[in-house]
Amino acid sequence: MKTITKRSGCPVSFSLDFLGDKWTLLILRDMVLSDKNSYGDFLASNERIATNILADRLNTLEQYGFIIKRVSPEKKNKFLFSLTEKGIELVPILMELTIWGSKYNPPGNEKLLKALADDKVGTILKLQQKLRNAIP
Amino acid sequence: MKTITKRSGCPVSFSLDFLGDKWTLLILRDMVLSDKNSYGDFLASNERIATNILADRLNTLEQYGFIIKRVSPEKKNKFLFSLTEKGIELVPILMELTIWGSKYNPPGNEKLLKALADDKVGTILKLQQKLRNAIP
DNA sequence: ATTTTTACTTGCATTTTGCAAGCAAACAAA
DNA sequence: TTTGTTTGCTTGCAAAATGCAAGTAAAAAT
Repeated sequence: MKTITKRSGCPVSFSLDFLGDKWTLLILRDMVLSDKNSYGDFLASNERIATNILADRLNTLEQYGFIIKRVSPEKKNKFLFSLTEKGIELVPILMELTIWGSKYNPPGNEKLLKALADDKVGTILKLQQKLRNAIP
Repeated sequence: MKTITKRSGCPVSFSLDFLGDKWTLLILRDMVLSDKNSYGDFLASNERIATNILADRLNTLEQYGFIIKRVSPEKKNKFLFSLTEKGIELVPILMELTIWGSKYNPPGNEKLLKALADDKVGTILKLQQKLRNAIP
């Protein structure tokens, strides 16, 4: 049970109270862009998050309603994570981080970038639809 | 001279290498939304950043080309900070943090929210124009 | 029955943050 | 011209967060 303290009434500050660290948004990125959904999936990502940090962030994200954790139907020792509506609405933030990051560290994800350049709203909506369909 | 290590080639990860903490984007928010431009200005914000952290973040932001520091023309013991193009292009990220934060912690900045809802692209461009005019 | 998979937890070292006090150059007032 | 104020830091130390390696445990596969 981690307690996140609201530092002010500012919306940017409020968002950063939850998202302002080096790992949280990377977990969400994995769910949104790579359809990852388990502890092992997140652990395998290139940035090499530590096991204790991953467990902590997953707990916090669940606690504050960004994700839902359920037992895998096939394997009862495996858990599957999915995004809630609250988490799905972070997609635009992830997309802007993608656009800026690609510009200052090319090439980035060229296919996604092209889609965003061509139709940002539509691309975001499509990602969000996919994630909504994954809600159990 | 702080060294930021790139954790992977992913654009989201790259963005978070610089922006992934509780304070950096709040300083940029102050510059973008409140036209703040000095150490004292940033220190006065509601979230109460510590003096050493503020000095550290301003140094890092300058070092990596997000902001420029110059001596105030009137007072030679005062410094003025302005955003570079690299920093100005973070405005879309700040706007999405504003939108999400306002939704899950209302009311947020209602005037800005209305402007974004009405014309997101135009609102962002207008903010960016203003910041470009402030480049010395 | 034994090994593997999956998801953690624990202990400890290192790094970062937070807090309070101190410092120094430029400026303003007496 | 001295004295106090403004501005922007730096320093030292305590507390919290992170990172690393090893250990644990339930379920599944062999």
